[in-house]
Amino acid sequence: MRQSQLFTKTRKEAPADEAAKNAQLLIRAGFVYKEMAGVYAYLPLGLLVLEKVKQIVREEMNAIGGQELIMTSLQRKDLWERTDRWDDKQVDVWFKSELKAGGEVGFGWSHEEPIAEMMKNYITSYKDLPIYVYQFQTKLRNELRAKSGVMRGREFVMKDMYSFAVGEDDHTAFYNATIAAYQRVYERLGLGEDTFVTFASGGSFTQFSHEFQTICEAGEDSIYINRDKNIALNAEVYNPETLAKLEVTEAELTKVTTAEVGNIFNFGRQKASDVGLSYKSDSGEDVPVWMGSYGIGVTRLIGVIAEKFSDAKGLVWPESIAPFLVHLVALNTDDSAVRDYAEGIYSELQKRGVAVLFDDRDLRAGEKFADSDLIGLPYRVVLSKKTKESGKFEMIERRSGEVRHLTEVELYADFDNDPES
RNA sequence: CGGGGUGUAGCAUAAUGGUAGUGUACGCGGUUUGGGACCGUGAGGUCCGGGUUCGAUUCCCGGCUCCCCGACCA
Repeated sequence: MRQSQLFTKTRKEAPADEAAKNAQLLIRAGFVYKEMAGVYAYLPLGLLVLEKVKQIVREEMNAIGGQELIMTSLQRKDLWERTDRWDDKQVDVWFKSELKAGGEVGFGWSHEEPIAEMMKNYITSYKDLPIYVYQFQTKLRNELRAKSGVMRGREFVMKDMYSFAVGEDDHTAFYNATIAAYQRVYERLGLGEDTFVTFASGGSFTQFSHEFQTICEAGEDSIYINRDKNIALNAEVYNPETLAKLEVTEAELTKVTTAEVGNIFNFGRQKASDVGLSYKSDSGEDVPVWMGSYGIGVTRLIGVIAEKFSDAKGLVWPESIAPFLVHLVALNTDDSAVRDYAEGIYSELQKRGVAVLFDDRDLRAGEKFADSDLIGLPYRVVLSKKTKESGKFEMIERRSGEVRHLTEVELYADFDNDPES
């Protein structure tokens, strides 16, 4: 991609109506546009990141047997009335509207009820199970107070997966497989070290649910952790009983501020029972399905990553989700020989399949470097009259600032070996 | 939803009961060219609705907006 053609350009100053670092940086660097509080559009750079995060999640969900589908944004009132979750007193984040033809619809803030209802069409026998399905959906929630940039929005992308199983063993096996899959997702996003499977207040069926909490100052949650024992519990369940159950003492735990990046619920057979989703067992009985639901906040993750991986100069994307691997910055482009040389390297990198953003704009060096720092691609390769004459490129790693001087051959070898490119 | 604040040009900010200023970004001309350079020049603005007033961007009332704290987050 040529930066001269790229829609959007960067901004020097942070917007006055954003206090959150993630929103300030993402807006300044041109990744997102704020439509209103808690509602952000994803621009070309932001969309590349969003799709890369989705792809990682997709691969890990597929790996444990998940099948992707997509449910609807408009939802039926009657489904939610059945489980007493239509009333605003029960669920205070509903967006609702009326059909011209009469009747009310809700905008999906969750898809538990609709997907369970849909499954009645497809689950009739134990032979139909198990089923593991997931989607990436834009959830709509009428938050009383959107905040923290993209971390708590009224409109956000979530991956939600639902499992439908015959017996407790299969159900539990999948639940545990999902925990492992989630950990691989956070690992691949570079958050593995700081993300904890956390005991949290339970759903309707179990004493605890499991949250995935990432240490992040901008987060809203407090959890207690012990890295050695690999134990974490949410402050909401921090009490003597829980500590005893988890076999930790107060003294062994450290309190940290975190953002919830995933949450999984074990519904047991309760949910299916509530909505009337059952299958015929091999002995001919009608049995409620074992269900679980599993969420990952995709756009929130982008916010968390922007918060954690950034410095005074801008964003610092992990390779796994950077919009491009390399920022090819050409200086002295008024010199046609240098320009030709830079164009040559750009097309060679493209030919080799390296994801590269080529700053071919006719600007001063300072401006280009400032933009490059702000956008935060993992590697910057500088081309100039100087590097052309020396035959060596300057390659700077964004994260560490480490500078290497490479020959053209060494440069290509470096990216050829990089699995991400 | 309770409390506090906010709203001026694309963006960031200043000032004011009587012609609204600066920076940046933008257009044009020129000098520059390895860390957001400079000179000249040009275009561009007071959230919405009422009220007070000869006159309101400024004061008053109402609304909306955005930010922060709290509550909420199944």
